[in-house]
Amino acid sequence: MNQYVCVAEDEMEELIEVPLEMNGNLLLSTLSAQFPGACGLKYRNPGTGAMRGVRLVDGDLYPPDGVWSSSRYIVVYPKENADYKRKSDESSEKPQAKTKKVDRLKCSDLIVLGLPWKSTEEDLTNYFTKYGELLMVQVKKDPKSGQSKGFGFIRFADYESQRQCLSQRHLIDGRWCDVKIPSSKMDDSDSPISRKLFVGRCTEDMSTDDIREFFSSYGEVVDVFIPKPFRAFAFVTFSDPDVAQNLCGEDFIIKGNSVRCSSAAPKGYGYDKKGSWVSKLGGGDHRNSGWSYSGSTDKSMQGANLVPHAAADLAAMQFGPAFNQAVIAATQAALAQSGWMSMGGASNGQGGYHQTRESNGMSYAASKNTNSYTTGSGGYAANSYSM
DNA sequence: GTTGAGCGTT
Repeated sequence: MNQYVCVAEDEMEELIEVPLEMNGNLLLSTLSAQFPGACGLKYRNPGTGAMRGVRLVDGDLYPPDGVWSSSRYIVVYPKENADYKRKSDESSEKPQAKTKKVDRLKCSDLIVLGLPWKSTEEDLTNYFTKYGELLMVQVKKDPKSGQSKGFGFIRFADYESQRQCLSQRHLIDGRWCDVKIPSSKMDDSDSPISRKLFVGRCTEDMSTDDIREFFSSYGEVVDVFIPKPFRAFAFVTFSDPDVAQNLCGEDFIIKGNSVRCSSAAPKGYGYDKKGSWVSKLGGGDHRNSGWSYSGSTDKSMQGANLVPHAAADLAAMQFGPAFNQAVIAATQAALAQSGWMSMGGASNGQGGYHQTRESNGMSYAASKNTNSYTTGSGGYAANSYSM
């Protein structure tokens, strides 16, 4: 009886023997270890000349008619799904508000931990390309020395590539490396209803035009704002709030860099998985306190950004009356905790806002004590942007 | 020139 079964990419390729389990089944995971991305097996039926599929139940591949023949089995890969490919199509030439549907099975950036110090982006590309098309490869380095920090980020075009890559460890240049979903991604659920999008991890070579052009394929962009001095993020305002909402939590690649879109609201606030507005603050970390509006140059945007209680009202409308009480309550709790209530109630929107923003700007400057971005926080607190 | 758990210049 066979303990191995012969498998190949196709009828021409070299055979690889993959081991069977004690029960005679072949585990899909065993197959995937040799053929990343595989989702099944097939074989040529000599009788009909047709290809025949191998039964797959819960990750177990069953021998056809109870026995694995000594002949060749062929790996089956998922059908290419064009929808997985995130590319601006030709039909979106016009900057009309065309909300791009966000795939449920979307790729995200993946962190690669434990890289050899010597590994380059090219090395990573060479290694990971076996899982599928790569859209982005980065090795994080010390800016001065250029020395690798021993980790990097990759991004696949297809979700199946990502899934496969995440499912195993990787021997890269003699070291075992882990690929994970970055924890910096948080839970992707922070999003007050706004037309404005926060775009993080911008690089200095991205111009407002670059950013505008990129996001125009998702909807009409009415404003792009890049804080000066450079602070590695930007704000993009769409004419349609739905566009901003849909992009929220997404990562995109602009000029070879992965940028992260999130709510233009401050960190530490958001909706939880149940749709409730919550404060995620631990307390005491001023860097994560308050609102991080840098404002917009677009005067027509006045009033478009929302203070929390207004956002909660909108959320309540959007999520339905069932959430109303919980949303309001959570909002008030968040307000009280953050100092929004300190001016005598959330209804005092303007006064509370300016007071809070200013003190927030100062605490931001005080706590961001080491890096060069601190210089920006002076303007941050002093600037009198309108909401 | 060294290192080896983490998280991308909000």
